[in-house]
Amino acid sequence: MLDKVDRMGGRQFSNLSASIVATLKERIIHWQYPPEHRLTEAELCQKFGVSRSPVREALRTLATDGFLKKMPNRGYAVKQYNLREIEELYEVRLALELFVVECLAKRETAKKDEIDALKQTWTCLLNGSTKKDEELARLDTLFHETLAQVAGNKSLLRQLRAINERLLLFRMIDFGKAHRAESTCHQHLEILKRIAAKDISGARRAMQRNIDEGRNNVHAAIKDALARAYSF
Amino acid sequence: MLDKVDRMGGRQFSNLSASIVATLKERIIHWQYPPEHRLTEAELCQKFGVSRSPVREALRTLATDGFLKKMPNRGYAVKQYNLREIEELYEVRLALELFVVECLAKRETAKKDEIDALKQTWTCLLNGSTKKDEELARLDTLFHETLAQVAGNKSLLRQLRAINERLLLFRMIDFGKAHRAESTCHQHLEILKRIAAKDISGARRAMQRNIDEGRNNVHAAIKDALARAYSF
DNA sequence: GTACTCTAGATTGTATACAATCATCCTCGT
DNA sequence: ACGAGGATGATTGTATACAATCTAGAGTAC
Repeated sequence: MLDKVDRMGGRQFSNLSASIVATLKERIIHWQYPPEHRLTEAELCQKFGVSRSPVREALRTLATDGFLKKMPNRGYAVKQYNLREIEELYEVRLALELFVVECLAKRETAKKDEIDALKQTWTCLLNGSTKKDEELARLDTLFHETLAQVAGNKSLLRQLRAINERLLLFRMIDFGKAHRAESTCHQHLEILKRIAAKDISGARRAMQRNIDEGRNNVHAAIKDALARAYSF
Repeated sequence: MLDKVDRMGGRQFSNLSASIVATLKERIIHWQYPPEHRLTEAELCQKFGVSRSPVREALRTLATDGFLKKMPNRGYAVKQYNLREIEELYEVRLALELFVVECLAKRETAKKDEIDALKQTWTCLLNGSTKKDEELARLDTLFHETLAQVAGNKSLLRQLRAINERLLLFRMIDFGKAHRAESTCHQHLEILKRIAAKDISGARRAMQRNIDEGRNNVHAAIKDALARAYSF
């Protein structure tokens, strides 16, 4: 039994299916499987040392979450996203987040403390405290999800999280590149300022700039990666 | 075997799980189960005459789609949405659809034929041809999903469809009420006109009015239904 | 060389058995 | 009357077996 726990990285889950989902998701996000890599029930059963039932459930979950694609009678494969599909995910994210800032800018400043906490975090980050790339990405995601949470729409927050989780896959490519964290800080503070000033269209523009920059970075990184992949 | 096919309403699916999902979804949408009605694997196995495996998959799918909620160790139950949650779904829909019309109004009028087809449909509907309520609702949903399709974002379209499917549950309450289909026609034609005129903010406003009206109708119908339910 | 067929293996869908966990109700003591 | 605690049935999680279906590749005819 200890064997299995170890194989799941020591985390505890209520059932095997959940731990398999978590393990595979993490591996996929960290590009430990090449795109289009095939995963079959039997193979995973063997690797995880469990029966088909939990593996089956896990594969189905990952497919509906967009990490795997189901190939009828040929098992599952790690989903390969093309540039267009990534653009589409960014568009959906943009649509949701523009709505969020619009809501926040319209609202009569309840929940001001959470907004203030964000402002403080990103002011600190601007003034020197350098973080490593992955930590910065985590804070960035947290910024956007906090805004959605303050806006108070749980359904929207859930969808945003699902999208961000998938996009994380591509932001990982971008890690280690030269990044201007400063720019992100300014953009985030600008968004907060416009919200506080109840400047709806200004807040929307600031959010759009922020998301567009992230999208462009990922876009460039992917094209780079593809160019390198085909240069051999 | 014929037994099973009959019980599924004569439709054919690739596997039992899919037909159970379809059957239960339809029943839930048509309010054949009261909210909070409990569904257990064993009971459904008996009713459908199948084993637990496909039933289990179906229940899990319906839960992730938002039709059921999972109650740990107490089975599943038909999800009861409160007013706030319905508002949230409408908000997400609004966010996505405002983005869609903005895209369409920005774009250089490719795919004009599909837009024209919509315009024709709703002009016809305005000029007399009365339809019954359910048919009108179907056309209304089709209108919005066609716009999203023309906008060309498959991921967004998928999410919109998922939301509309859930909202259908509440629009069913509204059926049979006195409706001014005329108002819907005008609103839809207005949206199309603003898109054609590349009037972004006008198109957004028109879409917002249209969705708000639908939301208000459902809102009123639910409050009505609740009032009647508690008047005994 | 190409197209066709047939077979072996792979893969999934379904049924079923068993064990573990949890909810519920009953009993008992206070 | 009321709460603690234990028995019982309900419910799920997991393992496994079997059958149906599909894929892929070898082999054969032309």
